[in-house]
Amino acid sequence: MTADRSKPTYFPQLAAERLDIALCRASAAVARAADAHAGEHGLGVGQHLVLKMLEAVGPCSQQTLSEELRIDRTVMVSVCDDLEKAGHVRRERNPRDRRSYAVTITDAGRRRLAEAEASIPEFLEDTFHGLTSAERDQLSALLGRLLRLPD
Amino acid sequence: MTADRSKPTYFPQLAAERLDIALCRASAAVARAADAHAGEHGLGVGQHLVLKMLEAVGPCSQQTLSEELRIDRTVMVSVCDDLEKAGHVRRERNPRDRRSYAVTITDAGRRRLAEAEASIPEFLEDTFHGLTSAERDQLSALLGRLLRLPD
DNA sequence: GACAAATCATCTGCTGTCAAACAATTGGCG
DNA sequence: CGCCAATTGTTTGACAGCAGATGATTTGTC
Repeated sequence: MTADRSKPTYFPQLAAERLDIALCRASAAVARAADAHAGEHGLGVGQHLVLKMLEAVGPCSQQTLSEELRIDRTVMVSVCDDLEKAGHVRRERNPRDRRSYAVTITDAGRRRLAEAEASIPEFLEDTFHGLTSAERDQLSALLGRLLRLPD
Repeated sequence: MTADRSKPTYFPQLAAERLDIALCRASAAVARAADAHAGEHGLGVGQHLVLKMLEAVGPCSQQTLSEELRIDRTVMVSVCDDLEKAGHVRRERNPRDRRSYAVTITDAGRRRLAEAEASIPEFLEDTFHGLTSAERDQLSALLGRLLRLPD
C-alpha cells in the first residue's frame, strides 16, 4: 500500500479504463466552453454552423443542413427560425421540390458570420491550449477515423 | 473514377477545421452507442459507473461520487434512487457527518456490476473498432491531457 | 454557547435534445 | 390516370442536464 492521499481521485483511473467515458467528459467540457463563447457573441453554435455551411456550399434544404452538420432535423427548424427572424437567412421554396426550402444566406448573414468566424481561432486556442499543435492534428485525425471520414 | 461527386459532403471539411465540433459529434455517436448498450443490459451508464466506483473505493457520499464521475449532483440523486430501489446500494447516514450519506454497494449490486462489466470489453471493441489498439491508447492519452489529468 | 458561513442532499424550473406523429408534396408503378 | 410509399418540414411530448433555491447539518469565529 502506498501513502495516503489527501485527495484520492478515481476519475483518472476510470478515464484510462473507459475510453468512451473519457471522450464524453472531454466533449462535455468543450461543448460547455463553446456554448459560453457562442452566448457571449449572441450567435448560437448551430446558427453559426448553418451560416458557415451555407456560405461554403450555397443554398441548401434543411434536410441537407441537418445531415451534414449532424444536427437533428427537428432542432434545425428552430435554428433556421431564429436565423430567419434575425434576417441572416431567407427561406425560399424550392420550385423543383416544393416540400423543401432553399435556405439562403443574406448579406447581413454573411457579415454576421464573418464576425463570428473572427473569434473562432482564439476560442480554439483557449479551449485546446492543453495540447500542442501536433497533438491537435493527431486528435483531429483520430476523431476523423472514429467518425469514419475519408482522409 | 476521379470526379464522381454524386454526394458532396461538407462534414469532413467542417470536422477538419473545427476540432471542437469533431469531438462533440464523435462523443454523441459514442454516447448513443453506450446508452443503447446500457439499455439492453438494463443498467444505465450512470448506475454502472456508481457501482464500479463504489466497489473500487468503498462507501462514498453522493457528493464524492458526483465529483469523481463528473455527474451533476442533482442527477446523482435519481441515479442513487434507482440503484437503491433495485437493491444494488444502501444509503446509510454517515454518523460523522449526518448531512451526507455513505452510499454502500450490496452483494446484489456486486453481482449486477460483475455482469455489466463482463459486457464492456466487447462494447468497447465494437464502438472503437475503427481504431487500432495503438490509436486507442493515443486517443486516451490526448483526452487525458485535454482533461488535465495527471499522467 | 451563539451565530454566520459553508456543505450535503434534494426539489423546482428552464433549456436543449430526440422520438413519434402529422400534413404537404413527390416519385414509383400498376 | 390512381394509388401507395418515401421525403420534407413541422409540432408535440418525453426526458436528460443544469442553475438556483431550500432544509438539515456541520464548521468556524467571536
